Amino acid sequence: MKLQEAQGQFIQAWGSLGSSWGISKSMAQIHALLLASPNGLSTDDIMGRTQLSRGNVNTNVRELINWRLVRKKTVLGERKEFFEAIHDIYSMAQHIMEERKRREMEPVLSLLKDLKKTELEGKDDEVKHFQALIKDLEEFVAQMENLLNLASRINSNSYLKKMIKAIS
Amino acid sequence: MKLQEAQGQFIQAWGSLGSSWGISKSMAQIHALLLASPNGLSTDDIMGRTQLSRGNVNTNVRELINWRLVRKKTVLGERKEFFEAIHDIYSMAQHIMEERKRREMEPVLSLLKDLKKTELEGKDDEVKHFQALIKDLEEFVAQMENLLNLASRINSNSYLKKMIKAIS
DNA sequence: TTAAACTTTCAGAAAATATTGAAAATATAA
DNA sequence: TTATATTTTCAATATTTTCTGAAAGTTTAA
Repeated sequence: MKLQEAQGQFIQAWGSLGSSWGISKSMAQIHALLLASPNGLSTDDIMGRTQLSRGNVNTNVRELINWRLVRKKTVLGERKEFFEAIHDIYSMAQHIMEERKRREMEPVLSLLKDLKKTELEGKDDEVKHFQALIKDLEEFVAQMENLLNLASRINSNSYLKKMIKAIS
Repeated sequence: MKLQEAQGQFIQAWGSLGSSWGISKSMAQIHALLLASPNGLSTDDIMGRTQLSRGNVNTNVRELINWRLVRKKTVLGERKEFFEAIHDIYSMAQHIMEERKRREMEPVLSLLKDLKKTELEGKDDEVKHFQALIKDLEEFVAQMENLLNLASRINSNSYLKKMIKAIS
């Protein structure tokens, strides 16, 4: 199989995975293409390989930069900008998790915190149940944050890696 | 604050969290309502509290049942069906992770496996780079699966809970 | 049976989201 | 400067996803 064809399959698959995780298909495809490219690509390169419009590529590349998954790269003697993915999968994952935590978890956490300190009027058992739910969710989120911290440190620590395997 | 109002806020917030995680807003809202309700609700109860149509409620409740987040419940002397959420947050999370793994990760994993065993034609360094990417991703996914196994066993094991906190 | 209560389905409508492409803005070289 | 290359913006459009509601289907009670 030609390399290009294999990359194409990967790009498509990554794109559809992206959409089911709430990331736009284009953004995921561009990310996949850059992951698969060792050397940084220009906007036109990306347009050529993904068949997306200039505007779309521009917007999504900048979004990838916001997420810290991609970096601008200047090439000596070239006027164009080139873009290169962060190729280390663990730091990639860490950036994704941090960004989602910031964008999505924090609003929910702050609601939970507010609800927890509010006095509620209603049937006693229903109020109790609701308060228990809030408390359980907060605790769960805290626990998951510990786990994510752990996850982000796995790569640089092969002892951790082994330990997790052992207790899993 | 009235209990109903607090529940309403929770339902809305959960709904919007849901949509950014690739779950339909209605499904997430219904789930939130059932989590907040100690006693199981009928289709009409859910319609009343969420202002969603009968068809929408029916479809999404059945989807929640597929995900094993909700159970049917019959009440003595009542013809209607009632629906009750699984209230244990850790088993809830486990079901969500399993379902997503099955639906989304598996197709990608099987592509990665295929690509790994394919002979690729192309520039040597580009082929090498792509193969390294595939390998890294596979290894990463395996590592995350270990971590998820760990996560799903945290609740019933407070020793694990403490250990993770300690090493995080 | 029949009728009423309840559940399911699904075509079309609506809403949400993503994408295009051309014009405007900006940067660089000559 | 001026011309040219490159990037950015955003209104219009297209696509995808979700939701509605009424009709069809099913179950239960009498």
